[in-house]
Amino acid sequence: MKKSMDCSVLPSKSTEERIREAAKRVFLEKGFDGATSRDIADAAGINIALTNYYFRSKEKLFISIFEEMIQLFFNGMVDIMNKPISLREKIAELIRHDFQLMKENPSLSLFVMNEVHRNPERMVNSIGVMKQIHHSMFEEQLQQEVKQGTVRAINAIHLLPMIFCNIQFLFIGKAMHMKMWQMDEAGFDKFADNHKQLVIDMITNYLFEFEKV
Amino acid sequence: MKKSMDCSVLPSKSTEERIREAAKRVFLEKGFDGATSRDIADAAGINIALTNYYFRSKEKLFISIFEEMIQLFFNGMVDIMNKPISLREKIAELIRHDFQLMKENPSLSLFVMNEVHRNPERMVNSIGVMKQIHHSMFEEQLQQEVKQGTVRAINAIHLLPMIFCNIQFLFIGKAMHMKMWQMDEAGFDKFADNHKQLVIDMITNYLFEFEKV
DNA sequence: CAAGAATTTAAACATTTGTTTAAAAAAACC
DNA sequence: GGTTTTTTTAAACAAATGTTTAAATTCTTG
Repeated sequence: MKKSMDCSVLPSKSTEERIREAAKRVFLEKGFDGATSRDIADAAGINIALTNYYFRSKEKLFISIFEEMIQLFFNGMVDIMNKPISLREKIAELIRHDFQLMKENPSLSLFVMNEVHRNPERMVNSIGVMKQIHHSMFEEQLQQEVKQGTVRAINAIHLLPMIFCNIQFLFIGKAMHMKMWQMDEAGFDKFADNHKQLVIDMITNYLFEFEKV
Repeated sequence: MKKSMDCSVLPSKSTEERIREAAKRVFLEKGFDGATSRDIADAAGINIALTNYYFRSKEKLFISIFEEMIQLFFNGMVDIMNKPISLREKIAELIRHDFQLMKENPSLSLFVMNEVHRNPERMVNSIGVMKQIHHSMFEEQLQQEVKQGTVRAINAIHLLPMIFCNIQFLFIGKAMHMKMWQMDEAGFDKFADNHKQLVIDMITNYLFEFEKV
């Protein structure tokens, strides 16, 4: 049942990995309901029985991909939240990171939102990642600077959506925005890039430039 | 084929309307791919053949619902954009309207984003609504106030996403936010309501309170 | 009321879907 | 090299899905 245990040789791109990569592409594009086992097999260029040979079921394969996407979605974010840098720089970096993540995975956010909406129980397995957000240094750093008067009084639960909504909304609605403003891919890229800087300006402006007491 | 043409009596809730209402609920909750004809028939409490008797196909029924949702999504927005009120008040009203719309239709935004992403061609039939946004008074009012120096220099294509992303992102990610911050429905309502006011403050602050030349 | 039209129903239809089987091919092992 | 194990394949499976049929029921209308 198990494949070779010899770890001294680099495992040439295995069938399992090719299935994962194809499944990632297809699930991200079409969602769990819209993707068929045959879609994934075709995208991977393998026989349809192999998906179940390696992953036992479409559901199990999906969960494996979904959890990888949840990690991708949150891990970089948490890393930055724990960095020993000023709040101002931290927020700018969070936005820049989110932009880069969305640029490299344009349908990631829509995929996550959608699948969590359809089946919230799927997130229970990924509760650890979310705990990390609660236990990060972000909220206490924020409240510390609030106390010092260097930042406007606000809670992390309100600030974090403010930070992430702008970029993610752009990509969640990428198809709609492109239709609405008649942009092609290059046009959207330029638009999104400009928007990123505006958003950093707006949020830092709001947070740090205010009538201090 | 046609039902009674007598318009003098109010048409008791017709089967067609019951199907539409059920389809609306099911499609909004599960999307086109996730919803089955039998789901809709069950939700409407009617025989499964009736959906095709009245709408010819699942696709045609969906398109009918989708276009209604596009109208719901954009119409109120366009109305406010054309109101003869100050930009400051207009933006606040747009956000309040968006909040009310999302509160009454929590999965509307995710539904629209998702279905447009899956099949952008579906929006071509709804191009009229989007043209209305271009031809609204919003951009010219904005640029007029920019010229007067009462508002920060920005284009509508950047400002509009800024206005709508905050509230919509909250509801697009409602399930995720509820899991992440361990909120129940009532908790989320209160959270969203607080957030609305913060967002109005942030955006108007950014736009109108700046180092004027 | 009776004839015709519209609506509703149960059943069936052909495809598609996720999954399994059993045999073939390839790889690993002694 | 021959045996065993692992991987891959074609074919089939049952269940689900969108759709249609044809009969039954209800409504309309003269």
